[in-house]
Amino acid sequence: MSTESSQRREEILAAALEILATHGHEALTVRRVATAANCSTIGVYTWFGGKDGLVDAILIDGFTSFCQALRKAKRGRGPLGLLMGQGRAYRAWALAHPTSYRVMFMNVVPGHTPSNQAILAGAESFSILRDEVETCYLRGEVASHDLDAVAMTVWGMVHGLVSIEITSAYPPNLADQHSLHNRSFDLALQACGRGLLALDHQ
Amino acid sequence: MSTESSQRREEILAAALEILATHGHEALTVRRVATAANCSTIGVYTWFGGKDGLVDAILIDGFTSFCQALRKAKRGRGPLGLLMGQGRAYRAWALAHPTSYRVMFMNVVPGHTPSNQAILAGAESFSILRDEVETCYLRGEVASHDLDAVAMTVWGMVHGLVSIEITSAYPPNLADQHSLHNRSFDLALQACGRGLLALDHQ
DNA sequence: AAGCGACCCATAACGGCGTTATGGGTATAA
DNA sequence: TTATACCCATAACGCCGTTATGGGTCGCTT
Repeated sequence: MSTESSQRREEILAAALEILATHGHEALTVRRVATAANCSTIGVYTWFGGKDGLVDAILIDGFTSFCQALRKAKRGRGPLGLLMGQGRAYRAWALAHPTSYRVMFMNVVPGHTPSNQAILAGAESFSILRDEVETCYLRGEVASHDLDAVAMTVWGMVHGLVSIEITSAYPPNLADQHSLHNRSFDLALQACGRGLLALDHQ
Repeated sequence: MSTESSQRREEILAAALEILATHGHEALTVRRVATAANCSTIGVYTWFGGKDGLVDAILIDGFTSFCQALRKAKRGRGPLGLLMGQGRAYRAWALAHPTSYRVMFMNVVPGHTPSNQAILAGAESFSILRDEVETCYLRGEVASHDLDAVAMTVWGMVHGLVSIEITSAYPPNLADQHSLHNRSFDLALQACGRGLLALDHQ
């Protein structure tokens, strides 16, 4: 395997990303990707070492795009404005790339466990949030010294709501779903922000 | 297929639950379950109609246990005490039954889409939370009329943190993981509770 | 120029998966 | 006794991820 990226490798990865985006992770089979990339299944093994490697490449590609979106997030109003802005950017990215989100954050590819490199790429997105929390803390907008726990709280809330939204079939009417999830997400950000401001100091 | 539950059916379901609990959803194959239940693969098709039906039965079994745990939750202190108690009960159940939780709430079984009956069983657990929110609202402990959004906020936060905790490999040290997730969950409940109390009225 | 590796890749196969066609039992009812 | 359900085992089908085999094509060495 050559060090510089090969054209064939890019073709396969592009085919995989397209299949994932348009047909979901269940359609992401080695045979189908290979066919879409005009080669045999062996190509996936030559350039990615197997399906795990291909999924890893998808993860890294996804986290790169995701981190960019977080960094470009617009600042919201009021205290914790940056954090709120990142929360909205998080959701916007997830709704724009639901099939990638499921692979990246919901572990939906059956046998796959991320490689160290993929885990590192994922950790970077968490550290963006973590840095943001620290900035807010230094501004006196967070009433807890436990910044890891604060970051995890925000992350968990946003991830929970987004993953429910992506998965959910409730309420059955699509417009109602959209409305409920919009209201819930705003309410959650607002309540969480207020709560983090108003916590008992410890 | 007879209407009353057959002994064979119970054996198969018990075998499936045991395999799921001890080896996770990846080990939940029709052949393996059938072998563990001392029958051929056909048994699963006779009594459950296929793997989907078996997973549905697992879901219903899981939601029954989960709802019981939510109903038996001990009331926490202070305002929103019932809600906080249910949040803790939610997490405790999930940590005690992580493989079931992944099947029930994280859609990890590849081709499976829940039947209407399974969806109904799941909706019941949400309605327990929703009722609790309404009670808190009537006590003046929630500063928003949008009770659906409040319930979804609480659900999303708890689900997000729990699913991260169940999946996560970070931080690498197990004791640190435990500690961080404990702190995060407490902080999140506290912050969310404060925030819901202190929201702008609308 | 000839020979030799190293690399890329297609064909075909293996074992495992969910599922099903076939057919053999068994138990109840006419 | 015969008929009719129902339950179930064997064996197969078409998927899946993976790999053994072998052919072709470069670039380097002698």
